Amino acid sequence: MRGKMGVMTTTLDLADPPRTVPVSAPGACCAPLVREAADPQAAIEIAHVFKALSDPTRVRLLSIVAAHDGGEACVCDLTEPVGLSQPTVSHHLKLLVEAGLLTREQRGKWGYYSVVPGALNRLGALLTEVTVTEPTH
Amino acid sequence: MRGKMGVMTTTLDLADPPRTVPVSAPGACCAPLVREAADPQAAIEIAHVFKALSDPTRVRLLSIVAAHDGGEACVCDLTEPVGLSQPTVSHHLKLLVEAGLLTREQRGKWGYYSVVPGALNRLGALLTEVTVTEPTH
DNA sequence: GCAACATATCCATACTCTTCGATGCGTGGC
DNA sequence: GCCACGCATCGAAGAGTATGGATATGTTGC
Repeated sequence: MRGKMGVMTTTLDLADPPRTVPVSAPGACCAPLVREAADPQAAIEIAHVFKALSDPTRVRLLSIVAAHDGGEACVCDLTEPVGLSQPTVSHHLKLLVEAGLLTREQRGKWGYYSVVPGALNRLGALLTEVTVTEPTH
Repeated sequence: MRGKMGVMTTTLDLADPPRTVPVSAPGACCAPLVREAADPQAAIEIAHVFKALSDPTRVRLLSIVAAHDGGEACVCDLTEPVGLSQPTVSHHLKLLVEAGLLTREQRGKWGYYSVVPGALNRLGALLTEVTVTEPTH
């Protein structure tokens, strides 16, 4: 009964390559919020991404990863700055990955997290009325 | 006994005129997340605003208000589109106001909600790496 | 003042989220 | 093969959140 929140990954299409199948059509997500009233489905997808940023710990984790040397960091780099246990940090990172904001790459013993290119810019464009030009990418 | 409004309103300084005193210094909020690791206090303030957008209902409410005629709407305009009871809608609107995303103005019998000018742009600028130029206000 | 109306607040219920200890899984070194 | 290490997952406790019915507050008109 409790759907157990299966593998509901990125619903909002923030990532360039959708590694997992989105639950809904990715086209229904991109008009700025102030332009027209978001339909229920789009609102669910948008809220899902914002929910990933609704916790101070995850904001810090995302920020630390983004500002980290090379734009990536492993869990071992993150537990100490946020002062939480390793399982908790892993849990938060998983939510950020599911929201399409981070990616995980395994290299040897360590798993490295990095910010999905363009994801934050796209999310920011949802909030702003102007079109944001992406810098590097 | 009803002086409830004085509780933790806008912690992130999104509004131009701070109607209520922010809990913390407003200067600690504005470096893009990808530039440098957000300090714990800033992360709390940022997460507080994103939490207001972490519910599909609130995303829709904000969007409906922003896209509504004149950029404002009363509760009576909002209960039907989201399909929730009036107390629930009022509750969500209160959260959006406390997050500094909406303002409330009483005119006659009705209370009108409107989007705080620049709030969304400022929030979006937190996510993007470029400086967002605000359109003509 | 009183009735009608729009909205906010209070309260209870059900649900979701955060957190950590315990444990499982994969990798690398011996 | 076996152990050490990094990390993900599981399970459970406590805290937080969404929702709506009942009710209080404030406004308008009589």
